[in-house]
Amino acid sequence: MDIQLKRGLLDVCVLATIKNEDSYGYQMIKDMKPYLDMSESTLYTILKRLEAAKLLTVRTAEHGGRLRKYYHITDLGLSRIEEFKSEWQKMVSIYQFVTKEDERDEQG
Amino acid sequence: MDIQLKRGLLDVCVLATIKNEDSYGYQMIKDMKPYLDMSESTLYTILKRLEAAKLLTVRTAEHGGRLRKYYHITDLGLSRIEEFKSEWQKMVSIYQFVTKEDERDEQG
DNA sequence: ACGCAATACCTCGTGATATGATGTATTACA
DNA sequence: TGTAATACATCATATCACGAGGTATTGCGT
Repeated sequence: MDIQLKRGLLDVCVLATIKNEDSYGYQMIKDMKPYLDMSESTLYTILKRLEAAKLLTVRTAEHGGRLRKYYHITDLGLSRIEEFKSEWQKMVSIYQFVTKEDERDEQG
Repeated sequence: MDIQLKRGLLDVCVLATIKNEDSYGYQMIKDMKPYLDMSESTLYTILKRLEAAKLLTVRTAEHGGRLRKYYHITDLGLSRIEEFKSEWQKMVSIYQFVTKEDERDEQG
């Protein structure tokens, strides 16, 4: 998928992944894979940024002798998703502008 | 509109603007305005990039004593728009992933 | 004649950010 | 014993949108 197109979805996709249940980096990558392929370095960078912006909080937990950092979405994070939903309408209108056929001699 | 979300649309929106008729920078900004607000520095940067990538060609013409650079979309440019159309499907599926409600106790 | 808006182009520096390369450390399994 | 999987992290690099600022002309009001 085109990198530029991806950019607008990365943050919000990460937030959506933990919307219903807290999760950790390694798992999130697997969950997003069918929709959006994200490298580890990209995800951890994003998680840092979202945490700094208070869109999510983090807690560390041990699991099978291994460290895991569980991320939890905040109210601010949830409202960020809502913002995305309303911006989507603009996206759709731009999509229509881009795919609009020339009216002169097209039929459909 | 969110900058990151915008990024994926800028190039393709510029191409769409000249799809049916050649145009020049100053006019293109006005045409895109209702859909996407783009600054002059952004547009001229993009036009240079699209020309280098052979997605459009340019010809200079005088109009009322003023110089204008008219841009014309190439076949490669048209196929770039077609690419965008197919990538849009992926966008929609990600949108659905992001806006999907928790199935536990929602009714919609 | 003068000033200002509009037209029409351009460059440069900056900040944001996605990603590959690379590193650390543990567990699971063949 | 070694390799894959799990799980985190940093750094350098490349791309790119955009504000600030610049040049030059036309058009219009006063």
